[in-house]
Amino acid sequence: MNIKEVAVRAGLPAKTIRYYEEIGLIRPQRQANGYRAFRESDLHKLAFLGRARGLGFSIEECRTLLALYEDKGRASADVKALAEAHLVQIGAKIAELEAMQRTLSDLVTACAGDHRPDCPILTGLATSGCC
Amino acid sequence: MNIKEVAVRAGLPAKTIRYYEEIGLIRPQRQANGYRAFRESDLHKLAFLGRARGLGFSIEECRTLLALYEDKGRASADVKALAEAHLVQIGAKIAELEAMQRTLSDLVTACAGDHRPDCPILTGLATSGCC
DNA sequence: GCTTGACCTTCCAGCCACAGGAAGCCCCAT
DNA sequence: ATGGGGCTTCCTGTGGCTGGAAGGTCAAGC
Repeated sequence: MNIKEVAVRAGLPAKTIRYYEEIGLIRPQRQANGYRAFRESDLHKLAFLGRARGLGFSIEECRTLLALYEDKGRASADVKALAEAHLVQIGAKIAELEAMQRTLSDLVTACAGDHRPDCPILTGLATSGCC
Repeated sequence: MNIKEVAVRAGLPAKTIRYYEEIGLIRPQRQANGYRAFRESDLHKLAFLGRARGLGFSIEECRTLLALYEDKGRASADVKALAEAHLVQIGAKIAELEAMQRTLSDLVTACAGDHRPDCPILTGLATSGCC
């Protein structure tokens, strides 16, 4: 398989696939002409990576997940620990965004949004009690 | 005021303040020795920027907000529109994270997390129906 | 006067996870 | 032979800083 077919089937841009090879996440073979030669197992790994990235795991976490996936003697506890740690990160990020959302929507609600210059959003940002 | 005092009072690292000058968000004067000389108005702007950044506005949005803040003839509608657009972005990001959270917590719940290798998290990532 | 140490300056590199684009090779169809 | 699409590598840029090196400046203490 050439890179474009793999890209379509894995749902990843070709650029990303080259990057993943560069950082050692995959090691596709090469054809005589220098083109990358992807096997089904490479495709499979790329799809795995795409889904892990889609769940917000970092590249290094993906590397670990992939290693665990290939290690048939792994303990599921290791995978679970990684996933739970990531869930905590996600929760923290959501909480942070929700705090922004609350503050900002309060300011937006208070703003008339007309042609006049008076704006509680700007005064809120200018005043220390905002966040 | 020298940079460190401003940094403490604005709650921003000195590095960030230098960066904000570099990209033209602030224009502090200079002392004879080359040190930056911050006025109260600079401090005020920096605090404004810190709060806007804390609400998740991008640097370019902050630039616009600052311009609106300084434009005494602004229409509050312009500020409100910017803030509302940003709220939409925040909402989208929260929704995305919540989708990750749902999928991942389902997988985590299904995983025994013991010494055995069987792991629904890994099979979920390896199987196309995951996300 | 001299040293010390805390400040300040500029400049350069690195972070993450790619994306864009240039320059050039390869392959197939016409 | 030519054209067009695919493939390759390499370099640069993104956002918003952060860390560090190399060197100038200032006030306090001896």
